[in-house]
Parts: sequence; structure tokens; C-alpha cells
Amino acid sequence: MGNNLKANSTTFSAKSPGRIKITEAVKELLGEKSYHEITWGEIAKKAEVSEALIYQHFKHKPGLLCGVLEDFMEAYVLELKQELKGVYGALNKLQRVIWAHIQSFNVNRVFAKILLLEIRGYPLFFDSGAYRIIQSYGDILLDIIKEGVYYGEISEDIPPKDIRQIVLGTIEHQCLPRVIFDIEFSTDNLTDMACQTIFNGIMIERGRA
Amino acid sequence: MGNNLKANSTTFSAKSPGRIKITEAVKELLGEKSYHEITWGEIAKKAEVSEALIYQHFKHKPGLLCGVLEDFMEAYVLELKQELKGVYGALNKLQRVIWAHIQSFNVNRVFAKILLLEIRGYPLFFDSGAYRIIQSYGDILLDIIKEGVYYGEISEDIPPKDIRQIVLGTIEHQCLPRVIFDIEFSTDNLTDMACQTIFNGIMIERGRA
Amino acid sequence: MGNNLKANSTTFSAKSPGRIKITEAVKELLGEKSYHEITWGEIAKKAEVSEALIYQHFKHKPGLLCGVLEDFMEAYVLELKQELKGVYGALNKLQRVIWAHIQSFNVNRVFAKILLLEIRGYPLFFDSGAYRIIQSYGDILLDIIKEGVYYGEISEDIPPKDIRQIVLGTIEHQCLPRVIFDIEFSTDNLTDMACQTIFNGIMIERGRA
Amino acid sequence: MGNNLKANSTTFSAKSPGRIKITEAVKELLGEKSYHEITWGEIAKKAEVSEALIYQHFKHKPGLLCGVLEDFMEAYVLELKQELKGVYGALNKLQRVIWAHIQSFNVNRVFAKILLLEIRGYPLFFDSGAYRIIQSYGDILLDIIKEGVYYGEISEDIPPKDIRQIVLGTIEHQCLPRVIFDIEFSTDNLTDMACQTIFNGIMIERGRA
DNA sequence: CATGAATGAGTGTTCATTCAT
DNA sequence: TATGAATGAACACTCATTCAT
Repeated sequence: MGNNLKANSTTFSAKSPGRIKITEAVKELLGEKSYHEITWGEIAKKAEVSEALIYQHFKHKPGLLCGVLEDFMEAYVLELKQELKGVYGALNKLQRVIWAHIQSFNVNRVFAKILLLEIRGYPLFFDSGAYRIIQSYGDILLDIIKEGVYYGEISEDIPPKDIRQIVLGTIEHQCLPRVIFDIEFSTDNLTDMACQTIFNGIMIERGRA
Repeated sequence: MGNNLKANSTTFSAKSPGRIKITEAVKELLGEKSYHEITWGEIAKKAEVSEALIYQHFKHKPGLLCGVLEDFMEAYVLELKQELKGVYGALNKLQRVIWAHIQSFNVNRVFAKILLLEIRGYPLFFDSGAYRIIQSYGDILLDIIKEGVYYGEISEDIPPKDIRQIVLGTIEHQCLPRVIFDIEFSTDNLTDMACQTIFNGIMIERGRA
Repeated sequence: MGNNLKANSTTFSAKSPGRIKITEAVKELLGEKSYHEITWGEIAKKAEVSEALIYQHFKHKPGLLCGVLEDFMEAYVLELKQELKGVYGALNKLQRVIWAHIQSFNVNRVFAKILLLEIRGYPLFFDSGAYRIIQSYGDILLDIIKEGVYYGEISEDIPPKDIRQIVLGTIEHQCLPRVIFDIEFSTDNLTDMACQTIFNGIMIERGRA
Repeated sequence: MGNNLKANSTTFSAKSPGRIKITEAVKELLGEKSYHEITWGEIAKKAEVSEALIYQHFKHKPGLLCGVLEDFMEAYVLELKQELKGVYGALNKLQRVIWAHIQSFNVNRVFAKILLLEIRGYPLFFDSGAYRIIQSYGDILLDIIKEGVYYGEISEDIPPKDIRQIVLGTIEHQCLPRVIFDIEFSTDNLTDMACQTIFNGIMIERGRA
């Protein structure tokens, strides 16, 4: 009983063929319509599994959204960590993270829309594994910023958490209208704009003296 | 049957007490949840009328949204026309329109959200009376712009329809994130910013010569 | 929201033809199978109404049982009050009540079974209108007993509430096996036996002196 | 397919560790809720086995109840036979059987309830191994009675089968209300009462002649 | 203008059951 | 012996919609 929102039933291996088919189908459907309009029936048909199977993987409808998001973001954070491996310097890392974030929004608009707009309506999300991954992503960002402060790349006048807020806010601000109105954009260009804005505010201006 | 989307049954006077109560209730509910999640039952309870009565005023659910939007926008356009009466000069008028538009988004966030985000999902909207009013609003804008071109206030290098697009796009771009994330803003400030952007691009720079 | 267990929706008149048909059908079905095994579908078919209509009269399944019970017991208590009108003397009244109670169990075995056995499993019952009627029935009994004590017919050594408990317990004890095992019995005989047991314990033995 | 009600698959040893865990879990659950409300899932969780395993031991849900009952009663009859070994004289034996029966109801209320109340609803029970054991129990009783008649301890005026019916009926009548309403009782006392009633009716009154 | 009564088609959810391994 | 994966059929419940009054 209770408000258990463990999206995935524990008895099922995370990557059974059925679950993958379902996740894929949900992703597709989220491109066509909003989460609320999607029915088990549609998913089942598109994934070519029974409705009951979906139910065994994602305990209820909120769990479905969270579960799919979780699968998606798990992969994202994993990839990000990989990419950061060969990068040195906090600002370099930061730029890489921003690029990856924007690129992810660009390529994966379905999830971008959900994350930017809809998620606020589903309080259960904030208990989900998906949310925990978001938090771990926030931790990565924060660590990079602290590293930058420590090595003198980033100003120590602004609290690191505020800087993180600036980074995320700027990214969202840049991506939001484009994602919503389905406007094409270049990840590189937007990354440049965002970095300019952000670094301008947080960098220690070395030349100044 | 059929694609009949006349939102308001014609047999009923536009402003019967019942209809007002319903419209009001819907507006309130739209503040709490998305259009899709609202049910006749809730509306009926909040408006203290029978479900059947709603049904007599708004033929179906899409019609409901359109009808309420129509009522809202009818009032808006009416008011706008009124306000424009004492204003002379296209740019002055334009500024007034922009202000009114932004103010309307600011004050009436419920409808702002719908118009900015949700409306795209309801193709039937574009056959509705509400849409016709939007168009008449567009006509007003266009007339002002043409007037500006005619009297040399506005550059004739850009087609008036494009200018209108710029005006509306700029307003949306400014309001969108603020409305979505429930950020407070000053109508005056935003109007200034928008006008600066817009006028900068479309005005004939008199002093140049 | 909340645990609202008002069995009957307030918008519906208590005795609409639909509701009567439904109540009748449920009663029949309860004769054939246990409450848990009955489905909306069966009821709908037997009552020749739509499933949805049932739902408008009885908000959920627990509500259904309570609602039907309520209808039944309302009639019972009404009838009882009627019958008591011409009777004088507490013991006479008591005997009448006992007879009516046993007779009701005898004739209406379906409800007898539910009341004797199943009701314990449905805690929601105790918030229902049906339960309130039972209580009013208990009040009637108690009044009679108090009257008996007041006029010296019934011993004042036992608290009236305990006497009531004895009365009800004896009735249940007598009826239970017979009802459960579907054994025929004569209401008159059982009433005699019950009264003998009860009166023997509570009466003031006049002759004693 | 068909009316195959062999509760236990024959391919499995009667006492595999899995089966014991399942049986135990079912017994526990039957204490908490009625057979109809119990699901494979609950059993599986409580027994810490997979749902599928339950299914291999008990072919279907009716089979589950019967199987568990069978296990229980097999043990009961075994024990009974054991206890009867050192007892001589039909009435002595009878008394022993009655005591064991009542004691079993007393200690094992879960099964008592099922046997006294619910079993009537499951016609399939009467084809089960559990029922066969009950019958063998009946045979034991009958043999004792016949023995009593043969040796002149028990009246030959009543057919032995009727006597058996009296014995069982009396036991049930005494235990039923107590078991249903969860009333504590002493096995010894109830045995005395039952024996008194029974023996009074069936014994040959030696002193008469 | 307003309502109570009635319904069909669907939704999410559960469960017993099967089968390959 | 034991299990994870998969399913069909049902169930309670909701909702938009209709119509006679």
C-alpha cells in the first residue's frame, strides 16, 4: 500500500524485450499527443504487446511517464559522464554540459516538451527514479562549478548553487520557445549564445588586473 | 453530427445568467487544471447549474473551450477598439495595441497559457467564432500598420503582413516564458522592451537623411 | 473528495423507476450469490438499465450494498412503527418487536445473511444511512425497555442498554444457524422461545413478593 | 479442460518445501480475508515464491482452497486415528472424536469458518481429495457407531447414519455461533454439552429394563 | 431557459492463467 | 522444481452526450 511510485516492478529485468518495445511506443506516441491523451490500448497496439504487460512494467499511468523518462535520462546522464571524461578545466566541462543539454533538447523534443512544460502537473514525478537522476545531474553540474571556483576559473562572489540556477535557467530560456513552437535551431549556435551570457556573468575576468 | 462547430447555440441569448455562470466557472477551472482534465460535472457543480444546461450552451467539449475563449476575446477586442479611439498616429496606436495585448496576457494568464500553448492541439478552434475574432484583431493591427506605411511612419520595405508577424512574434516571445513559469512582470516594462525591438526594425529613421 | 459514503447521489429522487428496478435486481442477485461476486453488468442486465445508471444512484460498490440495505431497512422500521401503534405495555411491545425482527429475518433471508454475517467485512457500512436506520431501530428498542423499567414491568437491576444487547443477541443466536443452513422455521415458535429466554431474565417476577 | 478437479498435480511430491510455504501462506491469508479476496499475487509474496509455482501445485483457484483444506484435513484424520488407538468402547471413542472435532474447530478457526460457512458455495469441493478425506472421516465415525450398536452400547432403533448426522449436527450447532462471532470457548465444556445432548438420545438406557 | 433521468463507449486496472526455460 | 515473461477477459468506474419534460 501507500504512495509507492517505484515505476518498474521489481520482478522484471530492466531491459526485457517487452519493456523496450513499450518504452519505444510511448516515446513515439508522446510525439503525437499529450501524455493524458495516450491510452494503454494505443501503447499496446503500437508496441505489439498486451495491455496487461505494460501494466506489469509500469504500475500506473503516472508511473508510465516517469518510467519512460527514467529510461531516457539514465541513458543521457551515462552518456554525459562518458563525454566529460576527456575534458579538462571547469569552463570547458561546463561548456560541454551545456552543449549536451541543448543538444538533448534539440534531438529529443518530445521529452524536452514534457520536461519544460508538462512535468509541473505531475507531483508524483518528484518521487520517481527519474527525478533522482535529474538530481544526480544537478550534482554533476554543481561539482563542476565548485571545481571552477576552487581553481579560480569561476567567480567566488556568487554561490555555486546560484550559478547552477543561472546555467539551467539560461538553457531553458533559450530552448523553450524554440521547442514549443517547433522551430529548428543549431545546437552549436545556441550553446554559443548561452555560454556567452553565462560565462560573461560568472567568469573571473583575468585581464582586468 | 458532422463538423458543425458553431460553438454557441443560436437559440440562446448570448448573456443569459446561466451562460455567464458557466463561463465564469470554466475560467476558474482552467486556472486549476488543463482543459482536458475538466469535466462537465465539475463545471456544473462550480457553476451551480445542471450538466444539461452547459450542454445547451456549448454543443460539445471543443465548443466549450472555443465558446469561453470567444466570450473573453470579444470583450477584449471591444475594449481595444474603445481605447484606440482617442489615439492618433500609427506608432502610437501600435504601442497601445502592444500594451493592451501584453496587459491582457499579464492579467489573464489562464487564457494566455491556452492561447500560447494549448490551442495548437485543437484544430477545431480554427473554425470557431473565437478564431474569427482573432482574425478581426489581426485586421485591426494590419490596418494600423498600413496606415503607418501610408503616412510614412513605418517602412514600406517590409510587407505589412510580415510586420504584423514581427509584432505578434515579439510579444509572444517576451510573454511566453514568463507566463509559463508564472513569473510576475510589469506590463509597462515589457511593452517598452517589445516596442524598442519592433520599432527599431520597422520605423523610418527620420533623422538619418 | 474524502470518504463520502452517501450512497444515493443527491441529484436523484429517491424513488425513480430506475432506482427501484436496480434495487429489486440487486436483491434478487444477493439471493443467488455473495455481494462480492455480483457485478454491475449482471445488475444492469437483470434490471434492464444501463450500467452507468446504477452508478449514478450508488456511487461505488460499497455504496450499492448500503443503498439497497437502506431502502430495505427504511421500509422495515416504518412498518414496525406502524405495527407498534396499537400495542400497550412494554413487554407486549417488546414481544411485537422481537416477532417482527425474527419474521423479517425469516422472510428476507438474503438480507438476514448479509446482516448476520457479511456486514462485518464492510467498515464503510457504519457510515451509511443504512447504519443510521439500524441505530434508530436500536433507539426504539431502548425506549421500550426504559418504558418497561419506568412502569415496573422490567427489572431495573440490569442497565437498559444491556437488556437491549440481550434481546438482540438472543434473536441472533436463534436465527443464525437456521438462516445460514437454510432451515425452515416458524416465526411464532422462535419468537416464543426467544421471549421465554429473554423475559425470564429481565422481568420483574411479580408473584415472588 | 473439463471438470478435472484433481487439486494437486500428481507429479509433485506432496511435501516439497515450496508447497509447504504456499500452504502456510494461504492459511495465514485466510485468517485475514475471505478466500475470494485472496489473489495469487498476495500468496506468492507472503510465501516468497513465484506465482507460477503456486500454479503448479494447485491447478486453479478452487483447487487451491481444496488443496489447502486437504493438507489440513489429512493431518487431522491421521492424528485422529492415532489418538483413537488406545481407546476402547464405542462411546469412549465417540467422545474422543467429538472432542477432537470441537478442538480442531476451536484451534483452527480459519478452517472452521470455511467448512461451516463458505464451503457450500464451491460445488467443486465435493469432487476434491479434501472431500474424500471428509468422507473417510465419516466412515470412521460410522464404524464407531456400528461398533456401538453391535456391542449394545448404542441404541439400534436409530439408523447409524442418522446417528452420525445427529453427532455432526450437534457439533456444528454448538460451534457455529462461537466461531462466527469469534467467541472464546473451552473445548472441554463444549464437548461435555455436546456429548450430553447426543448420548442422551442415542444411548441404551441400561438401567431401564 | 433549465433540469433529471438515462445511456454507450471507453479507461485504467486486476487477475487467473500459460508457457518457455 | 522453480521462475520470469506474457496474455485475455473481466471489472469498477467515468464521461460526454441525449432527450422528455
